[in-house]
Amino acid sequence: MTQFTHKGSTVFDSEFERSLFDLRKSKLEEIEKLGQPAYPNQFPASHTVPEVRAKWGEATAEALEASRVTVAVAGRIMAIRGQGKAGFATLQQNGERLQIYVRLDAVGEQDFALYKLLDLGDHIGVSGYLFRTRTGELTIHVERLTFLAKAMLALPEKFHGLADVELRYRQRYVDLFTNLDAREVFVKRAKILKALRQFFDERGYLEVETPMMQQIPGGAAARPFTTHHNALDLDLFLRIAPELYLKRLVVGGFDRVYEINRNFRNEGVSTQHNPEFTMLEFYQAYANYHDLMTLTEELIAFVAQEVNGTTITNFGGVEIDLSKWTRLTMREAIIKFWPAQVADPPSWTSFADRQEFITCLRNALNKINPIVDERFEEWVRGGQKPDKDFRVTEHVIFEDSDLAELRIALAFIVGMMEAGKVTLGSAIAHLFETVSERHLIQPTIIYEFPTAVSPLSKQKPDDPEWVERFEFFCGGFELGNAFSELNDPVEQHKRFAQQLAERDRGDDEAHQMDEDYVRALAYGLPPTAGEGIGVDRLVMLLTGSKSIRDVILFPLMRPEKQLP
RNA sequence: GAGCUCGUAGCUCAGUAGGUAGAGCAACGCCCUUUUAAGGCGUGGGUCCUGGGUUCGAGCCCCAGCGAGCUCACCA
Repeated sequence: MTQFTHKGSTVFDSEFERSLFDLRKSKLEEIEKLGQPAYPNQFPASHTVPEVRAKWGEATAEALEASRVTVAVAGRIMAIRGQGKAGFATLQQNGERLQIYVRLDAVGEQDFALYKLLDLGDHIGVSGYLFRTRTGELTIHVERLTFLAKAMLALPEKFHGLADVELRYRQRYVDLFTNLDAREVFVKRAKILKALRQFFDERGYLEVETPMMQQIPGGAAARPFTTHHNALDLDLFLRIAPELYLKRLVVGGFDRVYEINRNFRNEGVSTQHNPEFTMLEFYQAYANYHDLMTLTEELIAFVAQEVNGTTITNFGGVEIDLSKWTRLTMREAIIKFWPAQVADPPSWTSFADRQEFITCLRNALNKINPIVDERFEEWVRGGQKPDKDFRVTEHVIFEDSDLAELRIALAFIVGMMEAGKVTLGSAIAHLFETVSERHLIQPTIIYEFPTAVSPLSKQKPDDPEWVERFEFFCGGFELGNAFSELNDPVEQHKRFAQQLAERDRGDDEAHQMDEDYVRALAYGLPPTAGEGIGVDRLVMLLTGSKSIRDVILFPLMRPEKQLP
């Protein structure tokens, strides 16, 4: 404890805090002199604050006076108001508040001396009887006061709470008891997890846990984190997805499995990405992607109803009805959201012909801006990413920034294709993301994906260039991804080999070869459909949180200070 | 990784035209036995994110760095 007060300690931010800490320590000594331990180890409460509110929240002053209800309650002091030889304080417990009234002639000299030594943030226990004040507030008329623990640091400003976003994330423990809205998000998050489990448990799915440390990080296109096992002298990767293990379990005879756990992807952070995030994945034998579309619609509506009591959620000022879904193929979605007033969309046949697709996009580029720009052309030919000057210039030229974005994206796609750096399939997927994704505010299922970007999905029987896969979107971002699982070991081996070729071309997120997974398939995977849902994003949607960091208790932050 | 914005007391925020820093809450002392963003009187509290530069003089202007938010990129 003495270490705390040394200068240079990381605990204190200032001289103010250090002196406050010392002051609180001397108050603790005073409290001990009153016969109360500084750090007692229990308090026998008769009710929690929420229980008191639930039971007597509506009781009238007369009823309380007649029955003289006695309670013992513990909580943290969130407001304290002296009143000479009496005083009020507000206790908070489990996110709810209850006022207490302490007066000298009711508690006696000793307990009143204790009351005077209390500070904001302290934990206390009280016993007494319920009554209503003149203004009608339910209050405990305290008869005995028990000290429980001291706050040695100053609480944030009581009216605004902790407002600094950075501090809220870094010191979530303060955020949670000062901003009850923040607390509510995480209570709701727990309810969402519970509802998800209920949904799958009721349908005969088995909850399982598969390795987070993997030797071959597979099941998604992402860069992994690396780690090392000392005793085995083995490099390992934190998983980017549980997918390949869950399908091994289906091979093993668990027809319906689900896992809710963390994935780790070594990528940037944004309002929709945190390097570690929670993923729900589930697999169902004897089903295909159409079955999962229906299941997904039921699941999302069910969870919303369980958690919010309604399927309507408000996100970014827009009302989203999670019971009303639209289904579009990827190709339909590109054409639907294409700015047709400016240029013709890609023709249907161009989706199957690389050269025709390039020609279509070239034509569109020329219509969007017929002015020849040397730098632009050079850039298109090179298939390079835009530099900042270029982007800024584009924004000046185009009044409509969406069009400017579209032009850049088209140029990038055309450039990459002409340079032979990208397949037709991934160009189409890229075009979809550029043109359509931001418009998918209301619940939408996008199905039929290019085979080239779906190394683990089963092809459409009548068209091997496309797979039985869908993603679903709400609020303008992707929530989940599902497909009929590829269960032909020969085809799977071929796809992995193609991914290896992509890797050789410089795509370090292309899938790696997993021989054991192919072997598992060789034992026979029944026809199976599987799906992954980003739980954090689902929580965002159902709590109206615009940033993923608002639904993750301790989001990743850069270190605040240089560590010695 | 890029652009924009922000960083002032423990917290929430002002800070004019470049003239050496303020309020409320919190803290400390006193008064107050039904208050509730209690109130009244008084007191203390600052590396103005860090380091340079311009200037007679910088919280303010310039450069670099650190941290954060948003947007984009990466990425589902």
